[in-house]
Amino acid sequence: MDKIIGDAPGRFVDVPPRSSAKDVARLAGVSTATVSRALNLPQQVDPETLERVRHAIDKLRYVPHGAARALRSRRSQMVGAVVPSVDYALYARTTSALQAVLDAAGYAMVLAEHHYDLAQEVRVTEQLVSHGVDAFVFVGVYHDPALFALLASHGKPYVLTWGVDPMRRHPTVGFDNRAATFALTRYLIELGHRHFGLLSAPVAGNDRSTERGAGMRAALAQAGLELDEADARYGPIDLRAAANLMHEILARRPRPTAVVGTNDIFAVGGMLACREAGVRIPGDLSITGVDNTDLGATQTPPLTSIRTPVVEVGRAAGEEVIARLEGRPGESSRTLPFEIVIRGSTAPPRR
Amino acid sequence: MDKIIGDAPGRFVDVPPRSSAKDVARLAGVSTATVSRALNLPQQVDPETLERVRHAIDKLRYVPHGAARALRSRRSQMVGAVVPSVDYALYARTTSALQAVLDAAGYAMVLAEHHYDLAQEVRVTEQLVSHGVDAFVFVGVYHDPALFALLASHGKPYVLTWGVDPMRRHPTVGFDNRAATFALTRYLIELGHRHFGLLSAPVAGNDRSTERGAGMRAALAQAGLELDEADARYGPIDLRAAANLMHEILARRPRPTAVVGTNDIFAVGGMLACREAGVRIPGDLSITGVDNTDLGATQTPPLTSIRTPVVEVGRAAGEEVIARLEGRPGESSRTLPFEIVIRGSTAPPRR
DNA sequence: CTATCCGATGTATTCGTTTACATTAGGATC
DNA sequence: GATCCTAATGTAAACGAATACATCGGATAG
Repeated sequence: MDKIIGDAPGRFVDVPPRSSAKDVARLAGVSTATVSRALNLPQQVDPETLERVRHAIDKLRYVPHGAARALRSRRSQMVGAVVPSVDYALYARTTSALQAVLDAAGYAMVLAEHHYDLAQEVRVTEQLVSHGVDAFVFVGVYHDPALFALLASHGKPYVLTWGVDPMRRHPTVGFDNRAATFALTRYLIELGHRHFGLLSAPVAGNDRSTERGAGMRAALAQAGLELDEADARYGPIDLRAAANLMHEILARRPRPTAVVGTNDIFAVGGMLACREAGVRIPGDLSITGVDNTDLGATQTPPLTSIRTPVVEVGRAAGEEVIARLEGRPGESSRTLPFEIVIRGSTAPPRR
Repeated sequence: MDKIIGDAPGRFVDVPPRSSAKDVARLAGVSTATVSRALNLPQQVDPETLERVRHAIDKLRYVPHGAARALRSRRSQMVGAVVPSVDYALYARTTSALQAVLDAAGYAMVLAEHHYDLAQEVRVTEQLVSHGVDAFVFVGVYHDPALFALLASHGKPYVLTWGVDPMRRHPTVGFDNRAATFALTRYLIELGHRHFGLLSAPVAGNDRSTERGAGMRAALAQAGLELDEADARYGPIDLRAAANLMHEILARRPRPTAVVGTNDIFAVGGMLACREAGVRIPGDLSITGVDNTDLGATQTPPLTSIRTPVVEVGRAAGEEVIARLEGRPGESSRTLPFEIVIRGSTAPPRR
């Protein structure tokens, strides 16, 4: 019977030393090398011996010491996920899918956030490197060059997500953010809109919002239109902040008849402002988001948006990073399809 | 100049060996012991020496080897966060706040999900133990006894969150889920409601939904009322699933005049069903959620809910777990206040 | 002036695995 | 029956930092 001395619940001061491979070896009557092989290369050990070792492991409740293993084998079985923020529900969904894939393959996921600060991203990544993480998944295609230098100098595999790398210089799993807003804007143009507004995250260091803005401008240009920068607003990904920016757009004269949000938070924030200002959607104004969140889909009227394959991205990124860790080549780049979801927040402009 | 040989972007086959404390020691003209002290006990080393060591560290881009450090010092500086799912936005917010606190104190956060399966929770926790995690934060108060046995036998400190431990047997940072729905239900009773419905997550192994259901029943009992189990529905935390359950409740005759959701997802799912069925809120039916999400707050009408202090819980849990890791006592239990947020989804019943 | 102490540093062991290499026994080959 | 191979296992040396203990000046106390 283990004797456990705790000075308070949830805290233990003196604990029986955890059993080591040596203990298992002694009980099973083999060497520690055989214990190690039983764990890592079971097909190389005699079935009968294997059985004895496994029995000893169970009996002693032996749990291998990850740090020792990592030190000697130079692999920690940990993957770092570096995201802007799990607070944005969509990154959380990607992260969750990634976690499931990693977990199934025996990897643990270490999570770090950088809150849209690319220098902070380098710092947290260095933290994770020092914690021994084997490989990385990042959100976004654009990063501080120091990040890639760090990864290269430590030989850490990585995968970028949520975008496509135009130069194909890095392995990327994502979707075409520019094409997404391009499609939405085209649709709005076809409905007859000619005067547009934009609600966006700051573009500095954020390739998702940069690309989404660029897609909108490209569609306008194709139709001989242009976005007046006075009709564009940039701010944090936050409902209330977005609503406040939208009030500024609503005050413009003439007022845009269609507003594109670079994600559903901006669009819904915009809808809130419209409600507050008595502007009717879609009668007075059409509005669109990106990412097709529940938040947008449940509004009155429901939000026209783009379904981005965020879960698939997480899953595929997990597969790619595992492939690289296990020496398999992996695909250099995967671009997943999105889908336009037309709902009630868009209509032809009032004539 | 480092020579880096990569066979493909994002993957490196041969990399210059990373520099070790020995390299730093040589360059600085000291022993490895001094390098170690410069890093961990800087006040014990001569300022001038310290400067030389730091310079060498920068020059060699030395990053300490976490596994080696963990092996020898028996501390990995990693904390495990074991949550049901980051897909539920509120757990993500707690996790994010926790992450920020841990990061600021130099700890990395390892994230694992168990998808509301308590046996799975034990398994992933064991995984994290074997990866060397020093301490844990869990969501919920009720867990498999095997979980606590595992933690005890490895002497790992932990903190439970998102609830209160009635027996005060475990350190807990959270809020009173029962009191939350009690308050809402009382409010509905005061409005004049007498016939209630419930939309809840399955209660097995989920103390949050268990307590939230119990709070509602307690308020009813206090008013001499009772919840007819035929007016209660249980299902996954998912908008569409909740809407389908709500349709069943709407089909009941007589139909409840007020429905309590155990969180905002259930409540908003319920609102969707009402829209589909042409049932007016709050005219025909009042509905309430818990957790005060953006999702609920932006509905038409906006959802009456309870603001649970999920961010504060994450922050406080981080502080508690760090205190325990650093040998400070920490408070045994912290119960944070919630706040009822009355909006347009509730009104007196039609007479 | 000597004994004592203290701050700064070095020496050498240790943490618990993995793994290169050595060893052994038995079977196949000629 | 000697030789070679192979499968199964053991032996022992890493991996890279933390740390107990030893050492060495120089300051302080008596």
